[in-house]
Amino acid sequence: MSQRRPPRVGNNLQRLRKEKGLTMDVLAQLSGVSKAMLSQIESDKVNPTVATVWKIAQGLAVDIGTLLGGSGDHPRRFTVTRSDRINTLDMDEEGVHIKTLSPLDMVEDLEMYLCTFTPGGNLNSSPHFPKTEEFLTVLSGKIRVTAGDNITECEAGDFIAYHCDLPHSIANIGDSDAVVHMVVRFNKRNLL
Amino acid sequence: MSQRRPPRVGNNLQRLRKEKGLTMDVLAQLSGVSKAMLSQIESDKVNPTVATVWKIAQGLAVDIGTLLGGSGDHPRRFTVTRSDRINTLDMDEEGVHIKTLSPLDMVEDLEMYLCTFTPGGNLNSSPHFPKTEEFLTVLSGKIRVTAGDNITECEAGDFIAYHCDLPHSIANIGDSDAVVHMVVRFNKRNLL
DNA sequence: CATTTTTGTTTAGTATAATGAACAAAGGTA
DNA sequence: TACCTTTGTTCATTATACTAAACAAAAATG
Repeated sequence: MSQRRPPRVGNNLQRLRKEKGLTMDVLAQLSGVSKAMLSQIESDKVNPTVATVWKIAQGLAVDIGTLLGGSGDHPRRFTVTRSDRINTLDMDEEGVHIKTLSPLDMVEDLEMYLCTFTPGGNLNSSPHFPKTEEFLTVLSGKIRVTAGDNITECEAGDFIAYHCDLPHSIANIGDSDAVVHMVVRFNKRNLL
Repeated sequence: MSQRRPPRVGNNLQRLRKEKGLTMDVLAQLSGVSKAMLSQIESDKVNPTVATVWKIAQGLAVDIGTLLGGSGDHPRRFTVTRSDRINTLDMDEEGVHIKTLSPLDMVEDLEMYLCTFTPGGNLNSSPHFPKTEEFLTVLSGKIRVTAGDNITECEAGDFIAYHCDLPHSIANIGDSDAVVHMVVRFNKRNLL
């Protein structure tokens, strides 16, 4: 999501530059940005252009978001969600039980589920936002995964990864319960 | 990782603005950037300042990286890794078997493992890079998770999330095998 | 110590980002 | 048609990002 205050490139730049043991002079050569500019940016005396920041990022061999977004310090998390406190969504008609492992507010672009399919159970999903990916680990049973034109049948221990901005579905094609661990990774850009 | 060419903000801006059904005038009010500037940026006639781009991102209620990085189209993936092709790492002395579900080159900042702990098995990890997080789903058995000062004991069905830029460990404290699904989410900034 | 080298800051000049206002072009309504 | 409204572009001016060169302050070398 979008940050609260305008990015302070200065601190990030200095940190990254020091981390890589670069002097302003060599970074100036590497990036094509004048040493003077680097100095002024690090001391937040100017309001650099995106082109300039991009060139610096190239010189540092980092993503441009690293220079802009990185806040330096961050809070640390340690949360436990007990089995009996985990939200369960029962879709009896489809023969699917979904446990939402990760609270929605936990990570902005990651969600995790534990899905149990009764024999014949089927989970159909509409297309998600562009670039969204799903990662499945089959824990038990036998399933068929469909995503767009692709289709595959998998058993316990198999791992499937696919982009899911097309209609996709998971079906239990065995004669016992199938359990699947599912990770959905959204693209931040599309969360509003 | 870092892009090849300097960001063309123009296309992204126009796309996002149209998507939200905004006119240049109202976006100018929302963002505090003049309508004229918006026009010039959209037609790539200028080289905007990060402060300006940030204000526009605020007005659009999107992340600044969305305006800069977004490439629009993307390739779609559908890969299956069969159980017998999955790499297994045996650490017999610690009593841990790790199956690397996600090939390393698959997602730049996500890794997934299936870990089996024999009774007494223990997995100690050095601190990862800042902001790295781990998400555990206990599939069977009873484990103790330690991260920095935090410690907890969990059983099948529980879910644990924690930042792991401090030393951390997972130990099987039950008398049967424990199986844990682990998701590690790195921070792009630190991948080089 | 004096002297050179290395690293970062400040200054002066130029290129250009950003603005408000005027302008143009396309609908909408009578 | 004429007339207004809405949306985007162009113009003239101001503010400032960016550069090269001069400067300062250490650190290294003799």
